[in-house]
Amino acid sequence: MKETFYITTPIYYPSAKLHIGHTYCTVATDAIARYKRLRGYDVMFLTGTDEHGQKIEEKAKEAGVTPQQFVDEIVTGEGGILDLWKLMNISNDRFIRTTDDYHVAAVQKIFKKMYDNGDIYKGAYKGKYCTPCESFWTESQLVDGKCPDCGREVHDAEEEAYFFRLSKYAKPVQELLESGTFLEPASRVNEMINNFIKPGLEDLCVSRTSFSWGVPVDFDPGHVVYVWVDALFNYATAMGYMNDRYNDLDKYWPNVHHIVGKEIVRFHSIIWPAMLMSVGMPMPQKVYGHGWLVIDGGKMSKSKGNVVDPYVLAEKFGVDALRFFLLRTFPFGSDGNFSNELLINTINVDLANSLGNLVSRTTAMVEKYFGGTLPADRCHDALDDEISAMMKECTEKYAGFMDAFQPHLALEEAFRLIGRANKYIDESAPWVLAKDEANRARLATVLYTLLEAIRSALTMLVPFIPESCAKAFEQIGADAAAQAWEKAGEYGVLPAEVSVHKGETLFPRIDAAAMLAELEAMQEAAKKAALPALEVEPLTEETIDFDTFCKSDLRAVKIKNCEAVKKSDKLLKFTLDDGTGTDRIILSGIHKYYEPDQLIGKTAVAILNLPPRKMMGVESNGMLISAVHKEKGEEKLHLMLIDDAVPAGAKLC
RNA sequence: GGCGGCAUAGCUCAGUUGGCUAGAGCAUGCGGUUCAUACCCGCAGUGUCCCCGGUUCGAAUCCAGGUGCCGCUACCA
Repeated sequence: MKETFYITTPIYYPSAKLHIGHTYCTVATDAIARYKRLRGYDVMFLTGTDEHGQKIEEKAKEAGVTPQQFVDEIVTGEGGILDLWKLMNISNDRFIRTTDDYHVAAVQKIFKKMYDNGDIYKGAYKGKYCTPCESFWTESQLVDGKCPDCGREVHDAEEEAYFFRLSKYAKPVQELLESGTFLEPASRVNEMINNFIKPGLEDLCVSRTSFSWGVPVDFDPGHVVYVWVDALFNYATAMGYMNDRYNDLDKYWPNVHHIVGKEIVRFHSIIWPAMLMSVGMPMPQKVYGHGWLVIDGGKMSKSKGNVVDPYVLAEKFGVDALRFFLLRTFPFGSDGNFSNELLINTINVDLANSLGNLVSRTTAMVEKYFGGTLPADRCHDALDDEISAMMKECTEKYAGFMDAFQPHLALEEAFRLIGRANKYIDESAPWVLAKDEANRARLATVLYTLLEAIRSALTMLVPFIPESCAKAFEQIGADAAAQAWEKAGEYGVLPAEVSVHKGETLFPRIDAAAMLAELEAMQEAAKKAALPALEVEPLTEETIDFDTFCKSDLRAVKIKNCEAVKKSDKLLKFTLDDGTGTDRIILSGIHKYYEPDQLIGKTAVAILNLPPRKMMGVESNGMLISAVHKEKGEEKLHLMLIDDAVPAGAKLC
């Protein structure tokens, strides 16, 4: 029986269109999956979408559709995620959506199972509660300390919630991480242990009542299963764990390989193993955390307006060229600096000049000198042995790198061979041989050796640029048998009297200057469209009565002193004269916008009758009023400063 | 602030457990070639290995301190 190989991408969150980073991860996983198939493994390649949660619920509400309609559009709609993977030629065997019936039912069983074995227990979740909205918020979700939905007061509250005993598994998880190859690259192991395990793992809140778009806890109405159990278990339910939809768990588990971005390494290397231990499943083989594509050293983000759209690049450069670029250029384990220049340069140098031109000049010579079909007579020399030895060496090293999830190093081997072949043409100068009929056998041998080197290189490239390789194989006269991996490092596989078919140009050279200008114009336009020049928060529709307003004690205050709060990046501590004669201390998180010196002596506006609140150990008595808006997506803040003629304590009404 | 990562040629990066004049690709300059997609081949460079100490016969590599960039995370009433 064939050996199995199960590989996964993360399931992506369809709250917006996917960008080049998602494409990078999926293309890399696809290349590895294709390589393993080429090597004869029984491969299972899974990708999918994680469709539940509050954010989707909100986005759907904004769009005026149901959450299911919302995700359906992004996942299955035109230009959606399925279309993107189809376009990128992704060879996944399965696609799981966490809204699939079988997954939902399975998650309920899993949750129950962990509850029954005591690893999930009911406890209290502490947070900020907004009564009118019936919503819990975390401290960081609050907007100016108020409910982000309605802007009203929130208060400390407790809510029933289910917790997973993550703490119980701290030791075995640490042992798993330290044991060797489970988590790669190795540098991530320290990060996980120092950052999360050593400070102590806390039990994990695995249910919510603050939103309903999720898998209901079937034995406790009102609770929905939170992302951890719901999303992570997709890797198992998609193989049939706790459901009858599929039946492949025994076959593919535990030879599982999770390819994930570095931002979710923590979930996959700590929480996921702990939950698997809880349900008694064996550990996956490997979690590989790849790097990010960054732009000018920084993260891609919508607010920066530098999100790269894979559709645009695929259309401009071709799917294979894009796939190739992503995996050829960036070391898989670390971040890579994306730029259009680099993309164009890589396509021109590797694909057009080195590979495309090699195929083109070789097939052209076979046609020119032999009418397209080589004669069988041969005349070998040492140079041919060198090429054939290199075919063997490069394919072997390539395999080692692919097995170690190092696609960029594997590709280097393919291009070492291609470079050697180009040099071989110079060394053997076929155009000189062609001048003398006596050299016919030698000339045919040279061209045959070239075709063999190309065949070998193409076999290595198939997982990366499948479409182009199919065309190129056809051009050099390689049939299916000649494309087999087992033949990749062998010399003498093509028939002696091989026929070539010089076809269309595989990779046209790109006019870099023109293309860059075009892309820049497009990105500039997209950026402008995406980011309004000026944004202010929509007006609150709800009215308040006059009495409510009058309860707010707004006063003019003089800033007597202002200093940064120690150990805080954002907080400034204000000492204020509020007219009472007693100094008032107010903290405000505006250090990003002001230095203390700028504000001392100014007259500001504060609301004084808010309950005191401690931040960073200092008590704040009130809030300074600021004006906020957004420019090009960037938050701007102006502290309200009024005429210094206004005395301290003057009432604003 | 806490934790972590990174810093090497103009650019993107390699440099394994400390060891010969610090490397590759791209870009640049010069030469060659004409089969080919203005392509290919050869040659030539250039470095304060972020800074400052220390360990050592010897440090890009190890240790202490500093600077800069990046990420995660905490406090923005």
